[in-house]
Amino acid sequence: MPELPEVENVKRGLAGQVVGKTIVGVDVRLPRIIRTPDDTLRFAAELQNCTITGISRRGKYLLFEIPPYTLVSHLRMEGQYRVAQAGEEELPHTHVVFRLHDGTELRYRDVRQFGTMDLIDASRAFPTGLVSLGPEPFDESLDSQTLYRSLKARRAPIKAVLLDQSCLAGLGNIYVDEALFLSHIHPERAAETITRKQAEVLLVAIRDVLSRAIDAGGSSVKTFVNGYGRHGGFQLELNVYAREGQPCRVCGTEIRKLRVAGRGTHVCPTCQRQPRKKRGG
DNA sequence: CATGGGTCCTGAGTGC
DNA sequence: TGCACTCAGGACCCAT
Repeated sequence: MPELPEVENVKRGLAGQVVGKTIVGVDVRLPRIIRTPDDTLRFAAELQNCTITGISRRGKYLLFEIPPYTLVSHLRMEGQYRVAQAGEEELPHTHVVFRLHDGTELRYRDVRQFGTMDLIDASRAFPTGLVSLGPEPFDESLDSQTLYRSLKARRAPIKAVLLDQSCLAGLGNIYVDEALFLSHIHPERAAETITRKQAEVLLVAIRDVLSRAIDAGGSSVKTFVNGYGRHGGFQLELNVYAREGQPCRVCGTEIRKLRVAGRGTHVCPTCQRQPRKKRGG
């Protein structure tokens, strides 16, 4: 599942392959992927003869700069981009194809069909998820005091709050579990009970795990590949995620899996002390 | 407003 | 072997 490190790697991989190229045609095979505009024929028509001038990332969103538009793309669970020669056989589940002037194609495929694309210009509102996004984890103006105050306002489990993109942008199930492990914080801890010191440790851990994952090319637990179709390597360095039943790399205790905020959640019961149960629990 | 549960979707895994 | 069933989860929608 592409989170910030995976999307960052997709961005870097695609940048060298499609920036500077002009779109000569767009084929939309699965209209549900295109959220904006409603009319997918218009989506294709408006992009025709536009040039991709840059690619950036905000949280888990990929932003293609295609003046006068921005194409906002979210990979959700299993969205993938590939660049191929026109005529080269397509992989299954290819839903959107951008034909480029040099005979290559930018192809979007997505087994689960959860991914979305919004074509935005000055006259259209940005997709809600993008406007309500919290700060980037590596934003220099983000300090632990800001994170502390955000957490203090929420009674939900810390895991649920960290998954909430309006609190902090870019974390998903893998890196939330990993950051909480590194911080010795149990995922069921109510966010409001996190101390200033713990918020400081947590922010360091979030930045540490994300930057190492970016450097390793992201995590390919199931299906992730970057813009060149290559797997990442960070799955080998995970401490808790997808390691149920295996020994903790720090203390040897068996990693356990539980459900928090409706998500599979991995903890070391020794390194991450459980919060005190409520009365009657 | 904050919170939590249901929903979208397909393939992999499980049990009989 | 085959079939029914469960599970995986990011963001959105909706009820409380």
